[in-house]
Order: sequence, then C-alpha cells, then structure tokens
Amino acid sequence: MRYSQTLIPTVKEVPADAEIISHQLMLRAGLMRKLASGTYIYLPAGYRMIRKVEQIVREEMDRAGAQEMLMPMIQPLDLWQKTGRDVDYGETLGQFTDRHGRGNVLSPTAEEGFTFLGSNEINSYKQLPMNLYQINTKYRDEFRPRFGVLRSREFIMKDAYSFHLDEDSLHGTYMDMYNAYCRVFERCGVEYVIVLAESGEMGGSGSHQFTVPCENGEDVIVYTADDKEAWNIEKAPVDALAKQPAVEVGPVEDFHTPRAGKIEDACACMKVTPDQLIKTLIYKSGDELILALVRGDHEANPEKLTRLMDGARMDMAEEADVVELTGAAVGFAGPVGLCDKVSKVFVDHAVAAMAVGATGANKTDYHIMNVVPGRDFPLEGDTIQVADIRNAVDGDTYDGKTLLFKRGIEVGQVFKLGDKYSKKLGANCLGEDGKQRDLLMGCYGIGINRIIASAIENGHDDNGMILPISVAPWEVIVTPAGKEDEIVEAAEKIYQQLLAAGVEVLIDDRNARGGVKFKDADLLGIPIRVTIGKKSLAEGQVEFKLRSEPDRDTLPLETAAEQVAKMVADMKAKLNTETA
RNA sequence: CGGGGUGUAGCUCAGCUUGGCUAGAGCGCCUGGUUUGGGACCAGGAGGUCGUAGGUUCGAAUCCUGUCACCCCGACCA
Repeated sequence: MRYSQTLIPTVKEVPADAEIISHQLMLRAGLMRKLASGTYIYLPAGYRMIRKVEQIVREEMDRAGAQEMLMPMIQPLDLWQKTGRDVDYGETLGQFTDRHGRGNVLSPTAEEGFTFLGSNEINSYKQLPMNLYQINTKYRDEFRPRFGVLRSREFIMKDAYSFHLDEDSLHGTYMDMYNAYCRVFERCGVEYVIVLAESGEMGGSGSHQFTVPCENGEDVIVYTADDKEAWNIEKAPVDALAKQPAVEVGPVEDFHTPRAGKIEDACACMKVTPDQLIKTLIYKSGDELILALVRGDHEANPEKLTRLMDGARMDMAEEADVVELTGAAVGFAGPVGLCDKVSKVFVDHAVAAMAVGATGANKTDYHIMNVVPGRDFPLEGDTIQVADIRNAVDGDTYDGKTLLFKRGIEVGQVFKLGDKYSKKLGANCLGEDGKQRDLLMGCYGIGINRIIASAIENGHDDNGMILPISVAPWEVIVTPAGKEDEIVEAAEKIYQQLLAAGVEVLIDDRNARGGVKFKDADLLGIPIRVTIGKKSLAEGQVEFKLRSEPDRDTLPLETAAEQVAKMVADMKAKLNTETA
C-alpha cells in the first residue's frame, strides 16, 4: 500500500485520556480512534492487525476441526430468559426493545444461540462430535470501560462451541482447542501463561485461561515458586495456616468503636492490627443468609464460596438484611451469637487458626475483644464449615510451596460446560443405544483485540510499537529518503518486487523529510524497514533495519527485495515452527 | 452506582481565583519560498456558538444552578 493514500493519522502528543501504553500507542500510531467510552473505530492500519490475528485464529480453528459460521449479534431476549442468563449477566447485558415490543439482547457471548442451533440440528450421535465457531463482534455494557481495548464495551471475539455425547469426547475436543490456542498465541508472538480458572458466568466444570503476563493486566495470576502450577487468583488454593498457640484470655469484652465500621477505623480504635480482626461477611443466596468469616487483612473469594455452595448464586446481602440479622448498622457484624441464626457459616482456615481476635459486636458502634474461635463461636457443626474461602496473599503456600503473584491480560479461555445449557434449552440427541440424552458442551473464546493490546504492552520502546511480524500492520516499509528520481525509482522498484513476492509492504511515498518517515515507521512497529538513501544508493546499496534492533545493515540494490522477502518468510516460519 | 476531576481550534493546553477591548500558545492543516537521513525554517492564512440549557450582571470562557459527555479511584459495606 501507499502511505500517501492510506489514512494513518499518527500523532506526536500522547492523548489525554489514555492511561496505559497500549492504549496510548494505538491512538498515537493511528490504529484507532475513540467513538464513545469503550467503543473504538478501527482505522486501516489497526484493522489490518485485527484481520491478521483473526486469520491466524481461523487457520488454527480450521486445523483443529472446527467449522466457521456466523451467529446474529442481536438475539431474542426470551432465549436468554430460558437459561436465566438475562438475570445472571445483569446490567452488563445490552438490551433494547424493538418496534413490536420484543426484547432483544446484544450478544455478549453466544452459548444460547449455539445451543439453540444444536438442539435443532443435532439429532444423532453420528453427527458428533461437532465443533462450531464464529469471529464476531460482542457487546458488554461494562460498568466501567477502561484501558482502551482491554476493557471495552464492544470487542471482537472468536467463540467456539462443541457438542458431545460423553465426557471422553468432550475432553478430546477440549484438549484439541487447548493445543490450538497454544499455537494461536505462539504464532501471534505473545508470551502466555496457562492457568486453571473458575468457569464463572459460563457455568460448568473445568476451565483454563490463557493469560499474557503484563503489568497493566486486570487479572492476577498465582503460581508456585517452582513454576509447576498456576491459577487465576479466583481459583488459587492456599494451605491452611498453623494453629496459633492458645493464650489465656478473659471473657469476651465490649469495646466502644464509634463510627468505626471499616477495618482500618476499627483497628485504630482498638489498637490492633487487621490480622487480629475477624471480618464477618454476610451473603444471601435465595432466601438463605450465609456468614463468611475471614481475617481482617484477607479478602473473601466469592468463587470459592460459590463452589462450596455447589454453584448456587450468592451476593452480598442488602443493608436491610444485615441490619435485621445483626440488629446493628453495617460494619459491626460478628459471629458471636450469630452463627445459629443463619443457614450456613463458612470459616476461613486462617480464622480457625487464630488464638484470639476482635470482631463486630452486632451492636452499632461496638466491637468485641478476646474472641476465641471455637470457644465464643463454633468451628464445628452441621451448618459450620472450616474451609479455604479467601484469596491467596503474599506469604501463602500451597502444598508447602511458596505462592508468587503476577498480573496478566486474559486473552483466551476454554471451558467444559457439561449439560448446563443443553438441559435448559432441550439440546439432546439419540445415542447408539437409541436412547435420548442431553448433549455435553464445551466453549472456547479468544479476545482478538486483546491479543493486539497485549502484543503492544509487551512490545514497545520510546519510539513506538515493536510488533511480531505476524500481527504488525505491514511486514516491511520501504522508505525513500529523498526526492531525487533515482531514489524514488529504486524505492518503487523494490516495492513492486516485494509486492510481487507476496510481502505485506507499505511504501512511504509521502513528500516528507526522512525524519518524519522514520518516526512514523517506528511508531507503527513495522518489523523491517528498507531505506533508499542518496549515499548508499550511489554505491548500489540500500539500507536494511529491523525495528527490534538498533543497528542498520546494507543490502545490494539488485537482490534487496529477494533477500528481504526471504527474511520475512523466515521470521514468519520461526513463529510457526516454534509451535510444532 | 458512590467519590474525585475535566470539558476553550483537528490534537495538547493556557486564560477562570479577582467578570471588562477583537479569546491565546504550541503542534497539525492551507499558500508561497528555502530545505530534505531522525518529527526543519521563513512569510502569509484558514479554523473557536469557550460541552449544553438557564440564571445573576450594564457586561460571563470567567460567578450560580441544572444537564450531558469524557477520564480517574472505588464498588467486598465487615
């Protein structure tokens, strides 16, 4: 393509509303522009990157035996009501009513649609396993879009859904997808970590996340010091702490803590540290109230709690429920005397291990001290369960191994859904034995835009993006540095030769000074730059420079295109063979 | 949804506290000239209902009220 005829509006100044580097560079390099909060216009260079990543994903999906198709983005609300996900997704689900008064949703994912399809079209075990996918726009009305395309309202996702008769078949396709994902990320040239994950909104059992380690990521990865195991923090298990030696304490004592409903305030009032405090969280699941006790310096983990509740949905209780249960304002709940008033109590290991602590008094503006777990509130009983219900923190171990932490961007996830959706939508088929059974399903997602953002987060310098050749908007940029006829002609010739060789090449034919062209080439992260300048041309040479390396080299004019084309092929092959 | 912040030229911002001439700068853009290997220089020029609606005032970018948009922090209250 010709730079002069392409909209690549690079800017020198950092846009005011971009916080993280990938967002800044995507705007600065003219890849995209914001239309509204969380929605972006992809310009020619940015859209080329999207399409290149899509193509890699498409090739690997096809290779793994999945079939591409297309699902409507606007779907009937009643389909979502059948699975209850209109409620589960809550306000994140974009909805509108059409002129006939029918409810519609803007698809945030497509389990319902694909299961609907499967229920109609799959009748016999002979059709199985079947794996279908699409690459399509998804919409989520995020409570707070941020970080550019990392958390946007509209984004492009590849989502695949597989159908099976038995667990073995599901597992087989799951692993095929797992391996295909490894190839996708390797071909895209991004480093990734695979972690065990909670299946979250999707429901079902078993899930892995593909995460690109990166400072600005929103996900926290927990891994063992020997690097053998890794989890999303939602799932990371922690060892129970050693029981503290018992101490002699008097009976429970009230302590006046006016307006100290928050941990820090209560600690300041009572002159204790957060790890000496027992936090009492009140959850509600249906009509049942549930207590969760964690140490003041720990955070409860809703996913672990949900698992202990066999997957039942639970939310923090409303203020009114808390007041009614405890007889106190929010912030002063405690387990003493409360445990038999609720249907279930979960006590974190770390709380059970405490010798003595302080906690809320169930009386507004009061806490109590000298609370001994097991003495002042029960650690055993039908409704009492001591378990791992908190997030791992620095210093924790699992299986005796130290746990370490890093942040990451989730770029893909694979799930075993089981029969969650097929049961609700009546997706079943006849087995070999002539008996009807529910289909088992798997689902597999990749965030296309996030791959690009992660590649930039981990590939940039002060001058701009440094991109893997597989995702860069162009593989080569030809830069004539000068207006002289022989320079323009030589550049044009190399450009045509590279085009003929099938290389994705951009020629910077703008009437601009060399410096301007070099800056833009760097900003765009194009891996290879071929510069035609007066001096080297006089010696029958052109200049060759890799974006990732500081040094320049020269190539003979006559064979330059051929050599560069070969280099492009080698660079692409390298990303490919690493996956073999 | 709660808290904080910002809306002035295509972009980045100054001006607002203490109301007062025709509203400014840098970048970008247009014209002419000189330049041409790391975001050139000179001269000339276009471009703004100061987010929006209302109010106060002789007079509002500036003060007051509403509203909208955008950004940041938090949303797990213990």
